[in-house]
Amino acid sequence: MSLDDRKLEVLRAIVEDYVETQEPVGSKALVDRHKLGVSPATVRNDMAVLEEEGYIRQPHTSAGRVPTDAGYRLFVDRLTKIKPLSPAERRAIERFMVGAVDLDDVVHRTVRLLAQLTRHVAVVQYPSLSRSAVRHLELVPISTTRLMLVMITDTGRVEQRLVEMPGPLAEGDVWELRRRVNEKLAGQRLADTPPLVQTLVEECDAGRRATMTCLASVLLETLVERSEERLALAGTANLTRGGVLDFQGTLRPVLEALEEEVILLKLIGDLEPRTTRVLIGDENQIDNLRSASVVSSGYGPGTTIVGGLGVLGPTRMDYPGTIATVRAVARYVGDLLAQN
Amino acid sequence: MSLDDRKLEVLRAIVEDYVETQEPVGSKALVDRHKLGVSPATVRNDMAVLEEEGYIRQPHTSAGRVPTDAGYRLFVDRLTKIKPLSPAERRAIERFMVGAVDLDDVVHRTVRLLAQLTRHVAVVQYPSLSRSAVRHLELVPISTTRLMLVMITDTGRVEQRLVEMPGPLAEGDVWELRRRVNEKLAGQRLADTPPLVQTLVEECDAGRRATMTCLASVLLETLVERSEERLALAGTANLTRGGVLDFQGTLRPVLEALEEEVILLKLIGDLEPRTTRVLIGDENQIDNLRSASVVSSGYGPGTTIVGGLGVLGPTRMDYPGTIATVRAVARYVGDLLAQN
DNA sequence: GTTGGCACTCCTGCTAATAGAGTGCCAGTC
DNA sequence: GACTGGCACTCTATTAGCAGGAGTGCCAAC
Repeated sequence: MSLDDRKLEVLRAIVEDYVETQEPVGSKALVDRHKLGVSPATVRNDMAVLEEEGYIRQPHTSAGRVPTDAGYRLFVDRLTKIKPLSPAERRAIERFMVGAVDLDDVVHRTVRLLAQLTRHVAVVQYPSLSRSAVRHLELVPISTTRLMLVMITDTGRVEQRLVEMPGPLAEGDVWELRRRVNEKLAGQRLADTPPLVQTLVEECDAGRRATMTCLASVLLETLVERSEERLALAGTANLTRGGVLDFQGTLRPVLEALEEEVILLKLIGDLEPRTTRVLIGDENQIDNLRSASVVSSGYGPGTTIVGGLGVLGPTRMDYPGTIATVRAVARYVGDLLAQN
Repeated sequence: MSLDDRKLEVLRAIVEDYVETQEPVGSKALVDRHKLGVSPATVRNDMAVLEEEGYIRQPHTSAGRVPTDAGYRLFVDRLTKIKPLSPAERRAIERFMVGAVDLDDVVHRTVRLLAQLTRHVAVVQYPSLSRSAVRHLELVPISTTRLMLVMITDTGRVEQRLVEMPGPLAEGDVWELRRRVNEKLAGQRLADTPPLVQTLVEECDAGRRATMTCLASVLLETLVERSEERLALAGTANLTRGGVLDFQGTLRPVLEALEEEVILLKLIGDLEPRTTRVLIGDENQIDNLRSASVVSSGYGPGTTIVGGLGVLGPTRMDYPGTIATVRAVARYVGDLLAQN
């Protein structure tokens, strides 16, 4: 059974009204609010078909219809024209972001901005380590047998780590280590570094071998295993908009999910460049979030991606608006990073 | 009107029962559950007095009594013996914290641990900049006119900042700047640095003056103004325990408050060394949190304080247990920092 | 000072009745 | 064949009324 244009129009109307009013929408109300040019009875017939196809459902007999996840999906895929942001919104973004002093600040501002504009929970991933390149490695003597290793990446991120040395080091040793390490690794993408670290040890003369081995193992941890990604979160209070109606009665599972970095990373990870992804309801594969939708986008200078960002809200959300905002913010942040 | 011992005992019983059952407690239930050695009628008389004094109240006539904020206050001040942590809890703390690799990790583990043990929302303040000392300042050339300034403190915290130079710098210049800056500032408490930065500029010869001025202004920002404190948060899902009953129906105001760093800092800031502070209900002076209590404690190596930590929950919370846990965790983290 | 008794209040839960919204279906119309 | 108006039907939400119960305050007695 194919859906003709009018049925699609009915679906769109249902989604739009439901998103706005938060109440099941009936045939009469539909024809009143949208000029469909047909009678309620006709709409009812269309609704029956849409329901049979699984795009809408009735909470109970004799209630209006509510879109299903599949209905939202169809709406997003075929019925959504992304509206460009209003000039006011564009200005809001710029006003909000201008004056950011460092990476931390950029990320924090971005996440608050997203939460504020979309009125949903916002998540921003810090520029991922594995996709950045090493800008500089610094070794700072803390005591004679301890070094602080500081790595600075081209996205402005800084990681530090304490290194215990096997024996005491002289000032000159530190100098030499620093030179060698930077010579080999500076400018390299983190993902490419492990074999280089290996050669670093091999090229060492016996006298410095032990020290370098020690340093290398911490380097590897910092560079690779510790690609542990950082996240910023904002706007959790927005979950309470719409009362207890969204999220089937309790915020608990949602709040729990939001505390798991792994889950959040899954939600906004693995994105295609320059596209915005929408996960509706249990498409996100996470049990606690089956009544939530996620709109996410990768960001980075040019067409590369160094991280993801997105928002999470009830499946009953304003998709066109949210998509437009997420996309715009992602672009803006990308451009911002490109400038550095 | 003074409260004799039995009346205090009645108050204690009311608080304990109410915290446990979450329901107003009546005179009959009280004598059943606690061996007070008197009849319900007597308890009723005591209750009438306690109510008149403002320590308990009735949600409505013919309901049991509920403690007021003042009642909790009295309970905490005069009726609470801090129970030492069980060995199991002690072990839990150690097991949880062991293997923390850096400051970030310590803070994150601590905040999750606190949330898990107390079953409330936990907040941990990163070791405050202004109370730490400079361990090392590093200058990393990014381009000929740009430097990355990295500051490492004795609590392991690292701050970075980009500095735009007035003109191109040679390798030797950077070297010289680094030497001077560290000579002057390393080892100093951040709070004491501003005048030193000033002399740093003054001692400069004319050739380097402009550069140093530029660097100094960023230094001041980083060292002082940017004492902007960082925070970690965990356990927001715990707010939903106890259903909608706590927090008078909606989590909204609480979630909103938790997003404001300023508010959180106020809650866990300004603590006396080695003490645990309890703020009950609107004692915290924050409108959104009038139905919440905060138990907080300063932490740091020895008797100094480098930051605060604490938990936030409904006024109806297990004060003795929470206080004990917060105190124990604060001590543990302090000891951990002392080891470095 | 303490206690038992008793009338009173107010919440809670249950049932029944009503109003309203929305549907599905059918027969009629264009 | 598609659309429409009408109508019976179903289910929810709301309201009122009523009984049960918990808990109190007060009083008189110990």
